[in-house]
Amino acid sequence: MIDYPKPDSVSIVEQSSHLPRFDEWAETNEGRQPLTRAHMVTSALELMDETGLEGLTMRRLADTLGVKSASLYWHVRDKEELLNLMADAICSEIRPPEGSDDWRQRLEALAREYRRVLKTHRDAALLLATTLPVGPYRLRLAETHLATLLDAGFTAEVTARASLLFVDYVTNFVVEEDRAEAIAAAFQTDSDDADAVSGWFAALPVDQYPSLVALAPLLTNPNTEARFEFGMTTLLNGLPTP
Amino acid sequence: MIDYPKPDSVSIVEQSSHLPRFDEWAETNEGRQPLTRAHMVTSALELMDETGLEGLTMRRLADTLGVKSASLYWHVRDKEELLNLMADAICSEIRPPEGSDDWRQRLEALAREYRRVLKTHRDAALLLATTLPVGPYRLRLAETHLATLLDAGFTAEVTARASLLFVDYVTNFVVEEDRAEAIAAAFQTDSDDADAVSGWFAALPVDQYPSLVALAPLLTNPNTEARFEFGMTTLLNGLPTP
DNA sequence: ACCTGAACACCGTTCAAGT
DNA sequence: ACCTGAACACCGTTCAAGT
Repeated sequence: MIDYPKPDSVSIVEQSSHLPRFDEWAETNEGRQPLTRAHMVTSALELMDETGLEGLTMRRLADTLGVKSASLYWHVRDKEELLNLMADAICSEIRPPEGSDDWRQRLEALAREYRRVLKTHRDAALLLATTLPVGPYRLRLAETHLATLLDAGFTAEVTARASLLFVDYVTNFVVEEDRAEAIAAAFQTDSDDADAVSGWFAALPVDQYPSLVALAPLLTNPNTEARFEFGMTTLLNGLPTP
Repeated sequence: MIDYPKPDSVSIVEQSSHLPRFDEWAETNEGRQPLTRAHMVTSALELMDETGLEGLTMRRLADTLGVKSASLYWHVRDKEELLNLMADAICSEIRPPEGSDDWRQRLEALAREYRRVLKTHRDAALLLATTLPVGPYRLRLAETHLATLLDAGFTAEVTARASLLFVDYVTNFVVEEDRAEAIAAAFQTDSDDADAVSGWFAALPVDQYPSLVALAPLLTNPNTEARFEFGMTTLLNGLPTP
């Protein structure tokens, strides 16, 4: 059912494998050069920036490319493959920060960089969260994490678990962060922009949800930066000593 | 755009608000009693058990209820509301474990219970992850978490952050857990059931991904129970002292 | 080699109309 | 009060056919 690509086909964003050449039909095609996978992926990312992941549609993508939707399936097996390529393209922007030889600082820097990249495209975090970690650049990220932890002297088992925990934390944090922003934006249209969501929590019945009511502003009004660091610190502090 | 229910409408799974009564048409309707929200929600959960969240469709749900899809919209504003009701119905199964007066043990027990409930329906974790925490039972869960942390002596700020971190951890853990199971099941059809996914990682180019290759079995072959506990312990250990 | 036309089998939702 | 018919505006994907 689920398509786990074979290892040798770890997909590259570049050209499709059967060398695309200008042939007898090229001159018939005149001005329009044929679609490439790379072009498809960049256009798909632009479209996602405008419409969000749920608005990214094979048909709409075809339109922006001046092509019929059926054509996309010559370049890509299905939508899932396209999404994988997009996810990998996003991860290709990650510049693994070198520097400190403290493993902790290396991990923190890597997490911040990963989060930064997740913020460069609308719904990037959601895309990464709903897509499988295949693709060379995503694998690179995982590799870097693992290597850092192994270097630090953690056991193989702790390394594997900590790495999964850590990457998932960042991804899901940004997913929630994005969602909160979207909700806030939706509310901001009417009334003053005092936090309407926190108002919603504050208006719950106090006798049933005393803590929820009391902490309403803290639960919603974000200070995202600090919250992100809090989670990261908690995770790193909680690890067994290497 | 996004519909945050007004606080006074915190939705109850029970009846719709305008008292449903047998009236002059009741006898015309003979055997079939009218749909109720409660019935819709239980049927929707059953359907999700069979087809997964992505197979849960307003049209299919209508079919299993012996009704046309348009009818559902008399009972429910839209699909999102139905999903919220389902999420809340699932959370209503949570029996907050009492007992220990150690906050840490209380939190651990609560997390295990929450995870247990997430496992009682296919894709429950995914549903909870993609749905907003409105609905009385979900709010109860949050309230319990917050109260426990406040009781333990954490500051309001740490309580808020730790609670979000903790609930999200459990939910997302189970999402990944479910996904891994689905993938494994998809692979299991062919070949022996030796872990094909770990084989995929193991077959990556060693020179590029040495750690990934070395840790392949640990990254995929789960021992989910232990991994869940590892993450929980890490989070709890990492918290500042109350 | 690459693209189109046309279809298939679906979606969520609305709304006038029925009972 | 509750349900249906019929439509609207979409989806992803396939496949024979065109150039």
